[in-house]
Amino acid sequence: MPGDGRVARGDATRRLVLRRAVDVASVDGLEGLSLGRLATELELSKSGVFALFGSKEELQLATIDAALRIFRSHVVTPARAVAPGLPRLRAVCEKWLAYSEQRVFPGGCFFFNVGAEFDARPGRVHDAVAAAGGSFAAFLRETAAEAVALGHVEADAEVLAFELHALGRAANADAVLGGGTRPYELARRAIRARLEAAGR
Amino acid sequence: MPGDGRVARGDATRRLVLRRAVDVASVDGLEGLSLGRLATELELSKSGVFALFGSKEELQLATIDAALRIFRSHVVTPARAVAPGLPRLRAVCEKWLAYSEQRVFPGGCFFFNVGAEFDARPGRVHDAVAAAGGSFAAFLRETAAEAVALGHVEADAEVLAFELHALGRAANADAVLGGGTRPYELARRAIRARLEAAGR
DNA sequence: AAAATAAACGAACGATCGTGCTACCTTCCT
DNA sequence: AGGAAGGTAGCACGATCGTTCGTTTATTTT
Repeated sequence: MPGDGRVARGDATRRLVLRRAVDVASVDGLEGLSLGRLATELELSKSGVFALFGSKEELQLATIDAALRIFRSHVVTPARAVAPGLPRLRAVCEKWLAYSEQRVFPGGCFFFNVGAEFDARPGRVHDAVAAAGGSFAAFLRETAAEAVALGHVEADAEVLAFELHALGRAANADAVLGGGTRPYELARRAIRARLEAAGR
Repeated sequence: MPGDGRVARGDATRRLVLRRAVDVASVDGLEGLSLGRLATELELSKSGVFALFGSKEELQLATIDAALRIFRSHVVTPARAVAPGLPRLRAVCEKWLAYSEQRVFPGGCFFFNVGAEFDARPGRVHDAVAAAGGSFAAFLRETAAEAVALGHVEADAEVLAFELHALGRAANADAVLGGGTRPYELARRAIRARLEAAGR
């Protein structure tokens, strides 16, 4: 197999580390990430892991980026494959709830956790987290706006998107903290009622 | 002034430490709390602070307790003073939003942050955080149920309480992470619409 | 084949973490 | 008055943190 050389091996290790890093961070936060812990769990040397990223902050930023890719592949991309308007709006809500409920990240929604962790701290990590969260909120807003523009629902698109986002995050928070699937049921009922009431 | 002795001084120092601890924890989390940092900032000895609580976990539990008292005094107690039913339901929502918006804790809602921090970790701190969050959720549910029972609103009380709680927490999350007061405006609009639509 | 490049390691650094132990000093109790 | 008790400080411990440095190993290039 050609190309199985230095660069390929480096990228493979990087992916290995990042896959573990997103799982660890979803439970213990981006500060709970430690070079030594990652190295031990993956049976690598601490300095080797460090050299891959150059600093802890770079590791945190790379972890956010990796998590964003996973999030998109589970929520945004599947939703984009659905017809615009109300169908896509329903799809993004359902995909998001499934993404949280199935624990794509063991600690629940990655961005919910790290968003709460870095919300009040300045720095590049905060900015990256805010940008990631903001980009999904924007997608949700656009999707809602499309549904309104197509006449599928009647509502203020910005408020509607805010409500749907709020319900999903609350379900994630309650379910991860308290256990059980009841919060997802409540969220689904609320979302269904909200979209039926606004629909025609 | 009699009684200004050992016990009184100990309690005073304890309160001093805890007041700082809740502020620190609301920004940097309960793990970000460190004995050394508290001691330095308050110009106490690290071992002195340590001796006050006996362990870091006890400090974390005491911090949760202190934050809970502050939360209750800003949200639950004022809401209880309002007439049961829809008025009280409106009051608890508004008091909660004001509590977040006015940054009673510098990092926004204390329990939102530490809830996200400890949601997926086992232990006594997790249990205390879950209990605190659960008790407010129960209060909200009871308040909504009262409003339903009194005929002030027509809805499933459990779903309604879940929705209102979700809107408040989403406003807190978005505002602290992204800045600005727009999230609070969106939440207030959604809450008003939700309670008017259900009211008669 | 030799030189250059990059991944990964091992050891050590200074700092900080939570936690003990000891001593001092003030207050309380008898 | 004197001993007990509690708040507080000082010091040291083992562990872990992020980081730096020099070396080894394996691939790529010349």
